[in-house]
Amino acid sequence: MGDPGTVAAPRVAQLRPSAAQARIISAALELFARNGVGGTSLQMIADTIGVTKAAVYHQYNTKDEIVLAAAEAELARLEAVIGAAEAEPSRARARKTLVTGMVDLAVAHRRTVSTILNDPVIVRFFAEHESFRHVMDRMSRVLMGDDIGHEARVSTAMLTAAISGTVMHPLVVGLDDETLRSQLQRLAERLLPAMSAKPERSSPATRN
Amino acid sequence: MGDPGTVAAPRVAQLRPSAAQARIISAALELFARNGVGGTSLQMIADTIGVTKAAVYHQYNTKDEIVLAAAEAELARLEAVIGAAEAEPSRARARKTLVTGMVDLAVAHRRTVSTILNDPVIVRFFAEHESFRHVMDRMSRVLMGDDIGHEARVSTAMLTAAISGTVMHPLVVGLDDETLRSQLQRLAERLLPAMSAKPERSSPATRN
DNA sequence: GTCTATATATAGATAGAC
DNA sequence: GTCTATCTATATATAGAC
Repeated sequence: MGDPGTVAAPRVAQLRPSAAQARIISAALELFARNGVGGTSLQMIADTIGVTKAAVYHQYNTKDEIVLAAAEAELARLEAVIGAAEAEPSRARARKTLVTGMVDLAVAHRRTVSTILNDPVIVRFFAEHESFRHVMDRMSRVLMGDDIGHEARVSTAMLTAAISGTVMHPLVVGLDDETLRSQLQRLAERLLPAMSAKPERSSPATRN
Repeated sequence: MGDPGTVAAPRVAQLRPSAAQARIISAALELFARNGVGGTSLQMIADTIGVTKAAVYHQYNTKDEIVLAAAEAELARLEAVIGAAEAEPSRARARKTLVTGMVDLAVAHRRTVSTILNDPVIVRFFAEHESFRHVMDRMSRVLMGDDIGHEARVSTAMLTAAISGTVMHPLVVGLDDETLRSQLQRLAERLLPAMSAKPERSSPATRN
């Protein structure tokens, strides 16, 4: 992991949003979570922050750009957690750091995280834009290592789906954050793929 | 479980759809999965099945009715699985039957299941309509028993979120159904809440 | 059960003043 | 950075003929 040569992780967001843009993104995220991306209009976003549609269009030229910016804002948080995990000295610690960070993130943003990750429009963005896929690849690598077998794939997919999906499940809406976080983390660790027998080594891993 | 006195489980669907209605529901489910409920118009549904909007409105008076019917159609499948699980003689077998059935269902309908269960519009329907909540309550009871503690709630929420969310995860799109099913079932069992110490009730048991 | 035609509202998006 | 005003397309929904 560590790879001390690497300094700055490639960022998803091109430019950090201005104050006006940040308000749009914040309103959009909340509305997307409540109505879905397709069910959210620019008029709704404008009304939420108390301006007209034209003011919103001054910040973003299309609705797609808003969706993209909102997805980037959410993913930036995940990217930071991944970066911290990659900096850990061992695979085991990297995985634990990542899972803890993902759980914390999901619990702290219960409404948005799950819907954003599952909305079909955003899922399409994820598939189309390389920068998104790159973040997901880094996450998978921390969790799975170089193991790309069936077992590792399914358990990684299940781990991410479980964390993001649980936090807004009707059964847990009444739970306080701390209880949810501790239970979620304990259970998430049960899903971790078995670590490949490969020993921790400092030499470059066998890559293909 | 069993409760031999109970004969017919209360159904979610009021009337079973006609042939024309079934085509609408089928097209709607596919479009909902691809575009979200809010991003799907009646025109899209009409185009998909090759009729005009007016023909669709002849079957359902509003878009909400279509959403409701589509959600009912999906939930009816889950209800059948729950019914089979409830008929099992022991809790352990009931749980295993339910998990197996849920996994089979999710894998067989990879696209629809996840999106339908996570779409914010449908989630709202679930919260508002008692018939939907009743099905979810039955599912929870089979999985958790009478234990409604934090641990059981989180693990149940996680189990359902994990199953439905994994099947359309980018990491598993390339996996064949049989591999996905076996891995998913194996991992799902790791999430099952610990069984409460309450003994197996010896009484009614064996059903038809 | 399906069609044409239409009513009304709102969607995404742009022009130009302040 | 925000506004009013407007364009075009499409949304949900209805009326009535076949």
